[in-house]
Amino acid sequence: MRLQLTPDWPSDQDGAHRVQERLRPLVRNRPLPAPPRTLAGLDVAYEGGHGSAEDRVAAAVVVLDARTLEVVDRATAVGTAGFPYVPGLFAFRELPVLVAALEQLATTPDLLLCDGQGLAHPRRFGLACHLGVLTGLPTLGVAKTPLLGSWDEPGPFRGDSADVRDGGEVVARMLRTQDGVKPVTVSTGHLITLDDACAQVLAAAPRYRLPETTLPQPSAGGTPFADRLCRDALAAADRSGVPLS
DNA sequence: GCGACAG
DNA sequence: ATCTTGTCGC
Repeated sequence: MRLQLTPDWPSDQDGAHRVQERLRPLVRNRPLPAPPRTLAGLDVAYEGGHGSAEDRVAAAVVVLDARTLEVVDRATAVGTAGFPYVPGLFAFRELPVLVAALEQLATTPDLLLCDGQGLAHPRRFGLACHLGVLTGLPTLGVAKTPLLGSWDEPGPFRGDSADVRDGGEVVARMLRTQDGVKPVTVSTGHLITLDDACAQVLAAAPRYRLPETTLPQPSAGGTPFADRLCRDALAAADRSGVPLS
């Protein structure tokens, strides 16, 4: 798929805030038009990883058949973060390399599962919203920890959930994807509802806490996960001295 | 003012 | 994110 970063890509925090404020009104939330046939899981690995703009990054995209969760496509890209880590602006570190990886894809996924927040963001425009606007595809955010908001403890079983509220508004849902595990934070990105987002995350995580695409464990049964892929891409780039973009 | 803060 | 041993629990 052919993609393009916005022309006014920011170089500082004020510029980044302006980009978020400008793009936020473009987000649309509605039910998915049809059950997605393919899901793409996205992840980024860091080297250095201390939050500086110079950190080396590698992105991986794994596209799965939504029904069988089998891999149908994959892509990776390496580069430099180019932006320091600031809570609320972390999309500016990951978007360039994620877009580069998405461009390598032979197929166009029906839904993008992003590692981080969507709506549950100080300016209501987390990574998942941003990537949705850039791609025009349905997106959702699955985060391992919330960025903001308050909620009640969800029930103990898989599928139990509790709304996350911030400023009187429901911005996410704490969702238990397996019995007894710590809940994940699910929020809408673009072209999806919170109900649909939670249903998709639950369906994509039949075995572990995180979706099959984002599992931070070595592939147990030969299933490649985005996290594993991008680490390998970073290591391969180091070995051959590939120039950073 | 103080603390918290996706990856 | 990343650095990392042992350890608690099913």
